[in-house]
Amino acid sequence: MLDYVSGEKNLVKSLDEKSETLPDHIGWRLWQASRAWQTEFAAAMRAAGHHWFTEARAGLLGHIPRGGMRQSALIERSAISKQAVQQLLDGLETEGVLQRLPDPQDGRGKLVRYTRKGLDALRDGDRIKLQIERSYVARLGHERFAALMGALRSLDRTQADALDKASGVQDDAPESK
Amino acid sequence: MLDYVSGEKNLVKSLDEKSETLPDHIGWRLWQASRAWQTEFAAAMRAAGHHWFTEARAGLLGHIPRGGMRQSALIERSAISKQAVQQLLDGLETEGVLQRLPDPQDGRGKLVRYTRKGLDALRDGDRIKLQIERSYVARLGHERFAALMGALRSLDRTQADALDKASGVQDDAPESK
DNA sequence: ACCAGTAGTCAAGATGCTTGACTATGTATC
DNA sequence: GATACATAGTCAAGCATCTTGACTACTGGT
Repeated sequence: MLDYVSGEKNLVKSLDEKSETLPDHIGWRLWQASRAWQTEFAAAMRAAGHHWFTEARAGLLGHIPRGGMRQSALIERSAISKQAVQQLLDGLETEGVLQRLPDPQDGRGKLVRYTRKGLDALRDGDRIKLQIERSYVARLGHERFAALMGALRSLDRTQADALDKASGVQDDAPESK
Repeated sequence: MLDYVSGEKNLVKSLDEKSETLPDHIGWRLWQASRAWQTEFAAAMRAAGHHWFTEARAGLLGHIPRGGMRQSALIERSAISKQAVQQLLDGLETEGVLQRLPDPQDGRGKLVRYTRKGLDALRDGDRIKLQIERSYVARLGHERFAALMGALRSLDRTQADALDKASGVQDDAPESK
């Protein structure tokens, strides 16, 4: 499977110089770390029997609290179009993970609720998250892991401010799209 | 089976009570931070005139050093199928960002090289990366930013070991390879 | 009753990835 | 050389995800 390593002398020679190093900036590192986590988590979820689990669906489910929520609120919270939300919900409903019920308070609205199957998946997801987190702590140590989480939380907290400033000062993104 | 339907009032109540708790685990934070960075970077690149720039293409370009490389090496390095790599390369070649030349050392192979347009984009990309990084440092402080980068690098460095262990010891997930 | 705004749906299409099947070339073996 | 297998790349089809545009149904203010 890894036999192609033996042919690397040709590769090195064919380039002007030896290969440059991979990127090492914050965006690349965040991307790689995020992908590694998601890949590991999705694999564990599917191994736990949740074959419907995909990363896109996970992204949406992450916005839905256990008590359920209005579909419109979900659309507002997630960063994607309402049609994309709907299609993801359609799939999750077909899989039996979620249910959509009419909102008794508003004839236009729908309430999104977890089914038992969905709640079971959430429970397994929590367990897997803790497992992965433990491995991260083992690799970094408690202190550095806490520093990592703290830094990421700080970035998230200051993100809204940064966006406000950007939309207030710049004019490259008119909101009337 | 549908017993949860009977608890409609509970649902409404739980919505009113603002039980909304967004996730706060390492995977979620990494995902949000990564998405925020990519969105900001892609927007800046397109604002700089590189309208062909997308996040998928960026992910591929990140693996291609300035001196170019064998297409087969790129396939090996990126985590996606050779057909996906090819389609991305097709698009980038059509956009004039890259060029594919026959490998003089191997009649089967192709060399992927940047055009001037591609090198210009890399240069702008480096500038934008530094800008974003500066804003991150401003939001976190030098020390916490360095800690963040260090932790992400450590995770990346220990990732290979973790995967080796997983594939060598466990036999859990027979996921289509 | 009217009408503007909101919630959700339907339809069509673009992008980014997948697997399967294929051609062309290199390499090892006899 | 001939043969057989491996490697590099391409072509085709399909699926998942996300987009925009057009639409229906309902709400609330006047």
